[in-house]
Amino acid sequence: MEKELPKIYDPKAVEDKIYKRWEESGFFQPENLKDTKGVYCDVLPPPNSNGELHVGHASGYTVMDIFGRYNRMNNKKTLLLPGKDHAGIQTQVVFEKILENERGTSRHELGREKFYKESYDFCIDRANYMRSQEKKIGLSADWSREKFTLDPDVLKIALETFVKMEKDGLIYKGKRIVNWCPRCATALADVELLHKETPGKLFYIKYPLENSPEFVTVATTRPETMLGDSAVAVNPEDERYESLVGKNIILPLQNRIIPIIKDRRVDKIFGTGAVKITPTHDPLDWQIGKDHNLEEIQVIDEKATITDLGGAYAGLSVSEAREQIIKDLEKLNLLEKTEDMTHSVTICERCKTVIEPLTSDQWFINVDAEKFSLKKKAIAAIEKGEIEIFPENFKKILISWFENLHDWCISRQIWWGPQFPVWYCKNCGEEKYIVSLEKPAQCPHCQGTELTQDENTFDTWFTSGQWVHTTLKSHGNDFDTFYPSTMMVTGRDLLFFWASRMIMMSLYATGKVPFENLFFTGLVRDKDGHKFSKSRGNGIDPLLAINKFGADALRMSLIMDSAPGQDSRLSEEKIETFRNFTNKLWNISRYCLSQENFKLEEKIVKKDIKTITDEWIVQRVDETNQEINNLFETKQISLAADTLKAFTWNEFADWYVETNKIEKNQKVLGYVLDKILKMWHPFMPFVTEHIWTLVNEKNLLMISKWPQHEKYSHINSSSKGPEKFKLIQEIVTNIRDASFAGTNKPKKEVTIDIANQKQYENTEMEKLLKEQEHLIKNLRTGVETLKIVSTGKIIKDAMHRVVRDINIYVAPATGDFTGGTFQIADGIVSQKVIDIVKAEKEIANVEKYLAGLNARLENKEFMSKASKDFISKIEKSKRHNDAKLVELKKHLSSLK
RNA sequence: GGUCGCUUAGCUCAGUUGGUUAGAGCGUCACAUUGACAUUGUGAAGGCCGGUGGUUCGAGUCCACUAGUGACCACCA
Repeated sequence: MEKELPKIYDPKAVEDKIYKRWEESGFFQPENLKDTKGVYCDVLPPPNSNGELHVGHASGYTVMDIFGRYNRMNNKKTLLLPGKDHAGIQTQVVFEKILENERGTSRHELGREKFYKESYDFCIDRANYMRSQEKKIGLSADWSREKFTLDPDVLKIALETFVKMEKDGLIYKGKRIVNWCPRCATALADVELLHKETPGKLFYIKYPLENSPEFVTVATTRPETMLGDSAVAVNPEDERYESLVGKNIILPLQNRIIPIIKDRRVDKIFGTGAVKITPTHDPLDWQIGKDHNLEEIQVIDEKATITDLGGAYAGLSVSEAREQIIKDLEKLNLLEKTEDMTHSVTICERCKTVIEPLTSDQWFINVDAEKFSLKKKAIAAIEKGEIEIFPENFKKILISWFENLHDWCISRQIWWGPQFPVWYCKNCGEEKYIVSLEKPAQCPHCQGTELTQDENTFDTWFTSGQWVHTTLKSHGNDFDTFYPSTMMVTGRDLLFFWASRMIMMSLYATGKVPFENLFFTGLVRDKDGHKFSKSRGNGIDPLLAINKFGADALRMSLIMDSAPGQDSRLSEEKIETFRNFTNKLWNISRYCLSQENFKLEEKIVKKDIKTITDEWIVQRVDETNQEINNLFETKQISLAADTLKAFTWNEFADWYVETNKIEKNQKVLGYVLDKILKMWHPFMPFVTEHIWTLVNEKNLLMISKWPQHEKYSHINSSSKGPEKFKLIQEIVTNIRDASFAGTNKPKKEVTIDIANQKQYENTEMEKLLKEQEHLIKNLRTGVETLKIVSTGKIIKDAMHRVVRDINIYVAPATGDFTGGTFQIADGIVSQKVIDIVKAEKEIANVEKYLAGLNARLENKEFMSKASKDFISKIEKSKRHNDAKLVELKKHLSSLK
């Protein structure tokens, strides 16, 4: 292999080509994989198809792709199923803004049908762009199976679930208090709201008693709702109001007679202890109203203006009405006082408009129905461990969320999304609705033919909550092959929105959990821990990052130093360090490829292993292989990458490649590189595939077999090669450390005294050191002459190190080092002094450590209770450190 | 008010059945560079693992309490 390879790896030049090769190979499609054993399926979370990918998506996709590629290489029939979500309200908000800003029009001007069609085209357009971004990240998904939540086949299956639920009595329609967004003109689920602490005022209003000059004072932050009051409530245990309960009040401004009632839910401490009850415009009041049979008077409409029932205030906006009412109350001398307070205002998660609670006709799912309790089934499945959750503690959070789950409002009044498969007959009215996927030819009750469809659209999570089975069911027999899927990776911010609903909905629709593993990623934050946001302008565009540093570097920076469910930080500097690592791997490979007759070797045999260095690296690569496999099985990919990086850089590159320059062995080099490339492939698919291609043009690394560790079968266990190499490593490190580290000049004269070593027979040790002399000299130690002696005598004017009972003396071999004193940097420093300080420090360390060991060995309880293995370790360590201490002390006194 | 995190080197973070002297990256300091790699190499400095108490022969790791910090849920008339 004599190719001239560039010194610097250029991701831009190769990534697109590699992706194209993967795609054209057909191996993203599971049916093209040969000799598979077992199945791996990850139905990817569909991003909202109304924008572009951000680093959060990139982070999720990286995790999904790592697991996907690992399993594909492990012979699993692997499917990563991509898709896009129509994202009801969010897309409608985004697209309405575009209409307004770019075309100066609105959805009302377009009309429902046209708006729907244009929204659809917009989503498809965005989806196409986003798909190209997903490919840039290296996602090995089967694009031939890509789905959209509004694809007719996918949607049909989702709507069938609604039909089934209706039949099973899980669906009901009713007038309920809902969270109404006046801007979006739709009801919202609790989970679609945000609460914002806002400064406001608390108004104390005097309500006159009927036939009495007295007043009851109520406190409210929303005086405009008083127009719809049906009662004043007090706590039954509130002595102040005991005598008033049962009496009536003349509601000011409206002059309506309303009762004073008692209810336990009233807080005695807050305000005056008396609270006005407006059942149509407050969730708690609605509950109280139901229980006390109070009148429901809707005074605020769906545009947040006062209705005709609001009397004189009809037509005013909520804020105008508030202002006017306060003025009027002041005139009537009914405003007792006003207090400043901070209270939490509920706003729309998507458009940040203040929510008006109001009663409205909506469709609900009973989450605790008799025939099938969605929440109980979900809790049972989780408790039985049918889904393994990472991190584990999210299990508790999820269960307690299910326990407190209220009925789910699934109808939205927006235009963008699937309409309810519900039909009304003109004659029979809305009471007798008909549930049917197709428009019925005639009304089953009266045979009338004038049928209209319910105008409501589904909550986005109703369809996306069924994503796993609707996508699989709409492609051949994928459902039978892949369901339940193996893995779901999603952001921890979607725990309640999506993960929870998938579990409920899939259990209902299929009787099984949707996935066996549920893996949460944290939020990706910026360098300072802030969320990425457009307004902050702190975003890292994944495409720009890929362009600058390469997809592999971005992938690595997104998964390293992170734990499931835990937020992580991303910065350009972090991506840069992994770009550097990518380049390191490239250069390691470049060195290998420059060797004569270099080939990647999947297997080696005993005779290929020639030196103790070979034995060591072969053992270490197998150990690393085993560790990585274990970490993958326990989903600890960050640790796996970390372990692999340490091995690749600190052992393979820094030691084996260095020794390989001194004693060539292409076989072992090829063997280790083969394993490393395979193990790195899930993390850094592009650079590994590119290197692979340079050596092996026929097969793709992507579908090569994942290495299984060899249990060191090719190492002769009696030779102790790995252990011996580690000793040489220590000797080399200590010689480097003993003076001018890493320099070749000045030259050193090194004496290794083995008189006191107890590790091997002296002859064996001497043989080892003589055999490895070339390494000790050439591994950047600057050793000119190496003497191996067995005298036990201190050598003066030399720097001394003790390595496992072996004494090493490093002395100058040239005139530059006269008298053990020489120049460092710009000051005159005595190397002897440095050495003394160092020796003293080391002695102190060893003594301290020995004290700890002795304390244990003298402790009867320790000796009787600790494991034998551990005790013998301690004993061994004591012997070693005792000897070391003796040597160090001897040497220190000779220095002085 | 409830739940769940987090607190380990200057910074960002790993550390999964408790086990010898706690790790990485970045940053800092010193030195090196015809070398696969200046996107590099060799070294160094830097920690009472938030605090207190407990369990244990042994605690960064388990338990209790506590402080700081963050997220989520609920309530907020």
